[in-house]
Amino acid sequence: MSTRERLIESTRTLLWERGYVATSPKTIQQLADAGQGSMYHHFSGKEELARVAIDRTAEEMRASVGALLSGPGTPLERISTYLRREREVMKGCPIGRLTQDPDVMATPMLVAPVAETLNWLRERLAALVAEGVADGELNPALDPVTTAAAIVATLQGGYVLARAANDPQAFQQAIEGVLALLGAPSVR
Amino acid sequence: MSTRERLIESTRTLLWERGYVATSPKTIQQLADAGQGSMYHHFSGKEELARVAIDRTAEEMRASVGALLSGPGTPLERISTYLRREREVMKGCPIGRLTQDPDVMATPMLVAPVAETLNWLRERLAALVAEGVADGELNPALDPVTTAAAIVATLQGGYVLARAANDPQAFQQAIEGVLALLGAPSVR
DNA sequence: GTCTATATTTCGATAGAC
DNA sequence: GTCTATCGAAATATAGAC
Repeated sequence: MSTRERLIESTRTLLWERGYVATSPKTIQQLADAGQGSMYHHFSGKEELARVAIDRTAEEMRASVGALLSGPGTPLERISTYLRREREVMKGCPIGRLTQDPDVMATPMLVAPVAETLNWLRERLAALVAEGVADGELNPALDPVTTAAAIVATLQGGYVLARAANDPQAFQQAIEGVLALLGAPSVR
Repeated sequence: MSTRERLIESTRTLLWERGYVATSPKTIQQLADAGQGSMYHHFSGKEELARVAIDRTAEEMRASVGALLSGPGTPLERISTYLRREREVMKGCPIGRLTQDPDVMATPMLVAPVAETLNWLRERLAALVAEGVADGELNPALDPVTTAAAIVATLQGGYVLARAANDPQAFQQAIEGVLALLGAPSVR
């Protein structure tokens, strides 16, 4: 892997684990096994590097989530599959976490990909909920937009609960909680 | 207000707005209009001051939320009242936000009050859900523990969505989404 | 492209006078 | 209790040699 690649991947790792404010250029360089000069040769600074890293994480997420949500099964089955898929629960959402970083929120170049990804996810789920309602699989009284917001919020908030409780199970409980409310069959 | 009080209140404000890693002693002192010496006279350092600030925020939250959840109305009405109460949505949850701070999570003294508060909230809501189920107000198929986790997660995740979208409405949508799933009457 | 040297600020705290 | 001085380390770059 090229030095440039290692810098990007190291940044992705650190943004996920520690966020933007708490990640220093020095730490990135050490993890990437790259010198000071290399980093500033390839990128104008911490901000640009973070933007490239966030963009890549956002793209990967859209690709993998998009595939699951467009996969086989009924709308509710696809939503369940997505919500129950394996995750590094204790690490949290690599995109959602950035909304709690003051320096990310203060930097338009960094918020943009975060906003786009989360909004995309809500829209994608709203479309699926609408489909489920049209098919008669979901309660016809459900509003697709608010229901989708609740689903995404449960995911994001599930990470918060898991970290607070220091137990991934808290995340799973939140997920099973919404799924039950949606009328999905229990897994046990 | 005493200097000590101003230091605590300033820290509470900054922890809420920027988190722990991104808050420096210097900033706290400036906001509190206190000198270096004052801060280190009243507290051993940033960590102890943060602990006192977090404890106070946690206590206030338990008091106000506890009052709402023990207030008048049926279980579902009380849950709705709590979820729909006025909030500084764009600032997020002063307690939940701390779970995304790497230095808070690495410091047992600081995680403890966060963990206790969020766990308390889940238990409190689980008891209310159980009550609603027993009364026949809520779907008897609902599991109190997972349902409560989903409710708290929706709250916490709603803040994430609102910040990402730069729009408090995203939070409201998530809230109305779960409430509809719970069978609460729509507000409009 | 990568390295070393240097620079400016800030961080988080200590020391000691008043 | 509060103030000023000082400290060693880290943050975030820039400069210029190789």
